[in-house]
Amino acid sequence: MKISLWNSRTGRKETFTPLQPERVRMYVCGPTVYDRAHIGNARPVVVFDLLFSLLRHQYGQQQVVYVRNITDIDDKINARALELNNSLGASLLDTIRSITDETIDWFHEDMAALGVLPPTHEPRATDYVREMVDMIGELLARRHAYVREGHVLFDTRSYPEYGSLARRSPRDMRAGARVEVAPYKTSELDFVLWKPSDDTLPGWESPWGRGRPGWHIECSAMSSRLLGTSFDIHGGGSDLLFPHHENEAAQSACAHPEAEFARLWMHNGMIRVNGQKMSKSLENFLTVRQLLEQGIAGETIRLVLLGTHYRQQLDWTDRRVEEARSILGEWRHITAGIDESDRNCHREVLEQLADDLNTPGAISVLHRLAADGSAAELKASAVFMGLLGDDLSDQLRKSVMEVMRLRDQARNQRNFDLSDRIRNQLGDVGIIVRDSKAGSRYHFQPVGARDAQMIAIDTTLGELTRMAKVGMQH
RNA sequence: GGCGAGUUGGCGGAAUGGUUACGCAACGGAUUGCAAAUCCGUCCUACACCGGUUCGAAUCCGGUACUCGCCUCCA
Repeated sequence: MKISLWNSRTGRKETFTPLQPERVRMYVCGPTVYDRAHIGNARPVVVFDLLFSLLRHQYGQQQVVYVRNITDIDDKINARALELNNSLGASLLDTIRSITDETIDWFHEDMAALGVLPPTHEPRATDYVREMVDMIGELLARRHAYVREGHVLFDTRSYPEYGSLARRSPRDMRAGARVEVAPYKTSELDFVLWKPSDDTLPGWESPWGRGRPGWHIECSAMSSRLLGTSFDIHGGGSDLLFPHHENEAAQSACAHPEAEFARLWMHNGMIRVNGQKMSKSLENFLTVRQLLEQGIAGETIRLVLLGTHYRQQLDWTDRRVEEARSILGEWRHITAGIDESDRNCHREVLEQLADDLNTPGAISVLHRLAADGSAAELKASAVFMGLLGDDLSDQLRKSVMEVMRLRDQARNQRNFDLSDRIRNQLGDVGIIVRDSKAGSRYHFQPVGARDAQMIAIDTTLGELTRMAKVGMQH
């Protein structure tokens, strides 16, 4: 199967061919860990998770190396640590470590709820400072960087290709720049590779004094260490194209002139909320955790994210969430009790995904499988896309069957008051019961965070069993 | 100001020259202990606007309007 992907560097859809036939290498910019992940952070994670699955399907489970970094050196993290430290009195680095450790745990929890698989490597910037220092040294030696007032800056004028990734010329960019230019920069486009840290900030020793790396060098150092100086795909949000990715590409090209760095660049579109840009001031910043706590299932969030092509801007609305929930409910109903383990993802679904990750197209194939009653194929394909994965444990399933049996008795006795209460309460915790002449059936539908739902189901089943037994005696 | 993306039925959203995609919602009817589902029907021949190419255009070309993103260490 041919895989085509849109390359933002060339502005064209290209047939994907890995540099090494048996080893596909992908790097995606991961989160800066200072707060809960919002749906904008989640989008690239979900999109490239799906691409990861597709590539592994095509090239082999062990043949794809996927690196998604964690930025744990950042001034926002420092600011939060300083704030906390004033009340705790702990050492700054310890505080930073505990903040970032906790935030990383949150991130993993939230992404797992969205059905995201772990990447092959998840490097933390703090573990690669040595590599960054080496790379900065290399750039200085090759005269692509200069030292000024304790800072090391990349000299954009030393690299004529600067701007080629984002396809814009340095001259045009100056016209409307809103940036206040630091006085030590030779050119306003130059950017920091290393900056000095005072005693209130985390720092590492370097030939240029105690300091910390700039953001862009983090990704360059981690990717070249884990993937090599040339690799296949580099992904991230479209807002990173300039300056972050442009700078990464420039640094890497100048430090390793023999290599080509990333061959294919992919950028996902931004998320808006009810037609507005997400921002703290508008109070429309939606975190994955908030949505889960509102009872929106992870797979519902995932389906909303995949319902729009990844390059397109996506407007997050309650209506779309409701639509996704409704679709998943139907698919859950169709696939209840179906064992799909001997099936693979449907060929046409794969073909849609292979066409620059056409997820809306793939979803429409899923709809057709649902309409045709191909339950096992629907489930296998949905699972491939990270949907319909979670199910009840065998133990809970048994308890549900017992309650369903008691409810049948109640219905046979025309005790509709009792049977309706059971149906409603089960429905509240995500066990959806439908009655027909052929008998009653149920299906499981995830609601919010899985752990909380499982506890709620367990409790409700216990209550209903007691209630049914008592109710039946009268 | 520069660069880029986009504008498809009530909503979401595919489809790069030639069959009413598809989904969700809403409304009416059938069915049902009730709910949901199901079935039939309706909104539904939709593609921002103007012009061109073509036997034929949502799709190609030219222009216009509008929306959005980036040019700030934002996913």
